[in-house]
Amino acid sequence: MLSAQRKDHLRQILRRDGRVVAKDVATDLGVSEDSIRRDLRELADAGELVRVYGGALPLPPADRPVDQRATLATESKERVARRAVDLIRPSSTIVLDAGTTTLAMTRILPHGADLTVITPSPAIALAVAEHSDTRVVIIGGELARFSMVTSGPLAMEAVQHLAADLFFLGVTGIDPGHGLTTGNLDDAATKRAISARCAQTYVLGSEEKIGATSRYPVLDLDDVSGLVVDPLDTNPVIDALAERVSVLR
Amino acid sequence: MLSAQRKDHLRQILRRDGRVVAKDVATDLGVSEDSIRRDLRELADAGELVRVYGGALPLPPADRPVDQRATLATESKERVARRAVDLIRPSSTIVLDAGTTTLAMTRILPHGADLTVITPSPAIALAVAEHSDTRVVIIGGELARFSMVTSGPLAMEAVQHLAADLFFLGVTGIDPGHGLTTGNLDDAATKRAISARCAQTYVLGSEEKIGATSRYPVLDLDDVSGLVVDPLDTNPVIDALAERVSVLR
DNA sequence: GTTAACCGTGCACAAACGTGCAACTTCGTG
DNA sequence: CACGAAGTTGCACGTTTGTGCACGGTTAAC
Repeated sequence: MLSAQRKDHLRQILRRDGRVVAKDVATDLGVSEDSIRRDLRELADAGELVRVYGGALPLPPADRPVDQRATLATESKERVARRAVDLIRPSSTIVLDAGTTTLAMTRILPHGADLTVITPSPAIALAVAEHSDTRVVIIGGELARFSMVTSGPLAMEAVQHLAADLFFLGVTGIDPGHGLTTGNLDDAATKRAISARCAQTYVLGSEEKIGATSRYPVLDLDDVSGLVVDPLDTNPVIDALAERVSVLR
Repeated sequence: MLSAQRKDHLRQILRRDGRVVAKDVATDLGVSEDSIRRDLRELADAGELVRVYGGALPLPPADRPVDQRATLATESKERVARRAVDLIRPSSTIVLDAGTTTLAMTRILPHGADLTVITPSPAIALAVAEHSDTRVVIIGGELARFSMVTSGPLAMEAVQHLAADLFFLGVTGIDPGHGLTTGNLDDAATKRAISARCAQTYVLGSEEKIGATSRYPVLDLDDVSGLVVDPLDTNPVIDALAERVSVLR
């Protein structure tokens, strides 16, 4: 095992789990804890993580380089993204909707997992291609300025030809009474069409969406496989939602 | 065992395993570690991999050719872009290929001209949507990592359903003898298919392309409506090209 | 306040490194 | 065919780098 490779491995664990436990990694890789500690120290010196007792944690947002901060999701969204990525099985085909939470997901997609990512968002497509080694397929169609995703008749037709295992759906409103809603009629239709072509649909529920309602209905809560929320979100609305749909935190 | 053969072998191992351990390869091939180290050093100098203690690793994503090309357009490219935009009539539908020259075009597209821009490049799509008020249509399909445009069977099918007035074609080689060439087979096919669906095709000829030849032929010079070049480019090859195709400068 | 886990440091050893050099091959030239 | 120039290869050398272990100090948890 090359030292540089070990560091890559540490970076990956940090992205995936949000933390690194020195002892576990040492046992895992079959090297001494000393080596892992040394690696962690060097990565900390390079400003890639913060050293803590027992292992390491990601940089707090304030310490990150500015170019990263510009596109950075909130910590809540990152936790939702991490929980969502956990649902992805190797060799599967997933659809990523547009949005900051899905953008956060693109940064922590597993490498070498033989994934195919389908998306109606050019921004997501570029991010996935940059950060991982998955196949990327773009759903063609007219680009809606409101949401920057392809929609309309061309997109609807393209969607009819696809099939996927998982759909990570982004909406702007998640409410026990009004269900899942978004701000654009065409988008709502596209989201519905995609959901119909996927075995499972999970809704990404970062904190500001919970309890909110937008103009156009997308789906009912019963129509989706589950709702992924921030494990640290204590909003009581989540409990109300849990009576209607499976909630993952 | 020839040095070139050894290097091929190293490239292959790197692709397969994601790493190269100098010692293992040396034992495997029955040559000294010195030779392997020398090869690795040369490959690293050529920018094909990164040298690390004990062997070598693939290039980090940020160093790959696609990103290198995403740099700012030169002044020459901007002059070509300006000349190309002059060809666009109001209320028309145009196809923009990927590339730095077309990216420069997106910044100077006329406002309020009722244009529709079709593109296989997510980066171009985003740029157009950001800088102008045209309708934007993305050609769906699998995203080729080499060029960051959609290509393959899905894209080919999508192309069959479109029709446009103007196609601004980007290639990597424009040569009087070899015609128009590019570095990827799938891309070449997509470009050909798009050209067939457009009333006119113009090739964007920024200075470094003139007289260059890439691996895969796209079209003959007679197959396009014209070649747009930098008005300040005095390369004599342009005169040779002018005998075969209409040159706009 | 005790205890166990974790830490940094110093150290010894091994592995990998670059460099210079000599032996060898290849190829062109006289 | 002889010759030398240029390139390649393996070896020897001293140096640098990575690794694991032992030690004593520090931290967190009960």
